[in-house]
Amino acid sequence: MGESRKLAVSWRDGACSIRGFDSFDLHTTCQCGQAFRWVRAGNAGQLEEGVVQGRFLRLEQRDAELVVHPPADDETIAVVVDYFRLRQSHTAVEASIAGIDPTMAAAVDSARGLRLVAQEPWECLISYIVSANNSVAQISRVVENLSRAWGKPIGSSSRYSFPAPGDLECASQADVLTCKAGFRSRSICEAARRVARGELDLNAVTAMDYHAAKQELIRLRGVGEKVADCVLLFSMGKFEAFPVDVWIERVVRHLYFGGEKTSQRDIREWAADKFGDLAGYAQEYLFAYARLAIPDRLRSG
DNA sequence: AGCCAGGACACGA
DNA sequence: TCGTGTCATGGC
Repeated sequence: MGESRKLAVSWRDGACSIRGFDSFDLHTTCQCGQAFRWVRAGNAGQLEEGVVQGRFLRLEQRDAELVVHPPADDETIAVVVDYFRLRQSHTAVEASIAGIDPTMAAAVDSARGLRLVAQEPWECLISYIVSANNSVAQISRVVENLSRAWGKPIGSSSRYSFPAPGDLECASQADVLTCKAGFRSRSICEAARRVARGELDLNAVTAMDYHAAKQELIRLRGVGEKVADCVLLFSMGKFEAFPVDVWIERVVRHLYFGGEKTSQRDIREWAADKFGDLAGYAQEYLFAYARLAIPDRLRSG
C-alpha cells in the first residue's frame, strides 16, 4: 500500500491532466456510496462533480487520464491526488484481494478501479451519523441540505462547502430537522458541539491506532460500531476497518456462511482474520458486488 | 399499506 | 450477552 507512483501533470486551457496512476475508475469510486457529495454530470461517460475541502471539483476520466476542469491550480490538483490516493499502487491491492478466493476475485471484477477516498473526518462523521437506517440517496440529500444551510457558497458553482463544526454548532436541533435529518438531528447537534468546543479532537483520533480511535468515536451519540468503522475507513486511513451493514451481512452470510444467520460480531472477526490489513478494501468490493443486483436507478441519487 | 434503507439505543429476558 | 421495538423520512 505504498504511495510511490510518480504522476505526470500537464495543463492546457486552464484544465489539468493527471496521468501515471494505475487501476482507477472515477465513476465507480464516486458513486459507490462511501462519499455523498458527488453528482454524475451527464447520463453516460466519466464526468463527476463534487465538493472536497470547500472546493468545487469537475472531473473527467478519459481512460488513463484524469482531467481536472478549470479552475485547476496546484493546490486543487494536490487535493484531487490526495483524495483519490492516486499515488497509491492500487493494482497490487486488487490483485492481493482477488487472490484470496474465487468469490473475492469476482467481487473485485465487479468494481475494478474502486478506490477508498480520503474524506475529511468531520464531514465523514456527520455523513455517517446521517446514514443510520437511511438510503444513499437520502443521505446525499441531507448532507447537501446541511451544506446549503450552514456552508459557504462556492463561486458560481451553485454548490456549498460542508459547514465547519463551529458553523453547525450554531444550528438548533429544530433547524437540523428541517434538513430532513430526522431522528439523527440530536446526534448531529451533539457531535457538532463536542467537536466545535474541542472536547473531541478528530485529528488526535486519526493519530490513534484503530481500536483506540474506534473506542473514542463510539462515545458519540449516534455512532455505533458500523458508523465508527466507516469514519475510520473512509476518512482516517484505518484500512483494517470492516463496516458491517445490512448489505455486507447478507452477502457474507450467503457467500461464505451457507446462508446461516451470523452475528455482526462474528462477521467482523471473520473479516479481520480473512482479510487483515486489507479488510476495508475487501469490504468495499463486497459491498459493490452485493448491490450489483439492484437496478441502477435506485443508486443514482 | 407495509417494508426497507451503508443503525443506534433503550429495554427486558 | 442477545433479541426486539422505536426512532424520521422517502421510495417502492
